[in-house]
Amino acid sequence: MLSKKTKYGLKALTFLASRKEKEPVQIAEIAKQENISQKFLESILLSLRKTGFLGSKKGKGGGYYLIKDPKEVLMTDVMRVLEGPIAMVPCVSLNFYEKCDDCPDEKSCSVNKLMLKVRDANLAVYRNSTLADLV
Amino acid sequence: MLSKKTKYGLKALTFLASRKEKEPVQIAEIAKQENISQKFLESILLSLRKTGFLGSKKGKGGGYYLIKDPKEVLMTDVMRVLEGPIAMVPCVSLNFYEKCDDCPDEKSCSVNKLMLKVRDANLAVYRNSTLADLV
DNA sequence: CTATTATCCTATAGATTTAATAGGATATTT
DNA sequence: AAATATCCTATTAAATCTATAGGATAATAG
Repeated sequence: MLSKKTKYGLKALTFLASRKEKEPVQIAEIAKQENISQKFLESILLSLRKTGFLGSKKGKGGGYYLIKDPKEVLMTDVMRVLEGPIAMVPCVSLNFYEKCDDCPDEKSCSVNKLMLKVRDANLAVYRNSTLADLV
Repeated sequence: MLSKKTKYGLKALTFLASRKEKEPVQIAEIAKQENISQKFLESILLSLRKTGFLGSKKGKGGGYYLIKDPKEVLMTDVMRVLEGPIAMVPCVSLNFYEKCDDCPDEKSCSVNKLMLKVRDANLAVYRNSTLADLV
């Protein structure tokens, strides 16, 4: 299941991308338009800023704005920041690989086998999607 | 992230599928071979029996066995029973559809748009995989 | 018939993760 | 100096997942 954090993050990014103007948008406005708890959204936008997707400005007229062109924002990167690993098990993860402690041999593991296919399928989708495609 | 329930369930199913003999296998043996908590596995096998994947026999010489030929067991069905909906959001789910309460219009929702693609990609994998492919 | 074996079933405890809130600090503009 | 809006950490609340407990039921063996 997609977490609310990811859902809200995607909605906020899309909201910002849909604005032609480059002016900062306040958290309060995004929260209201997208039906999101403002405080929760605040923490999400903060993490998107710290990971280089958003810029921010304080004080009156401040808010958040996209740093890159939506066409340049890959969903693989967005999803990894918001939702975490794209793989459903660590043993097939490209960026967060970890050996399963219960599994003696990955090559002969049925779960590994299936989840490898799932990972590839998901990666294909995310790699072919940019923020611009969501607007 | 894949739940342990699903992981263990898949391993147990594969274990049973890999046995040529049709004789029942005891929970204890599967648990030991696959490094799974026996009691937890017990509840998982129970649900797989109730959903028609496994048969069981009580008493000495009892245990669980596959009902269908592994080639006939589709991963879509297995995953839905073990992990739940394949879709990451209810609004793109085929079997568990539900409207998002915060979203006024699905057609213009960016999350819906992206998750529809993800669902299709995952479905394609699961529909093309049977239990026999995991052995 | 009785002892043994193994599943059946419900309930619950424990652990982890997710979602949301609180409250003040910091920086910017007017 | 006042108002505005992000920044940041901590904490609470809720939900979900994982695991365990303990007895009931049914089948087999002797």
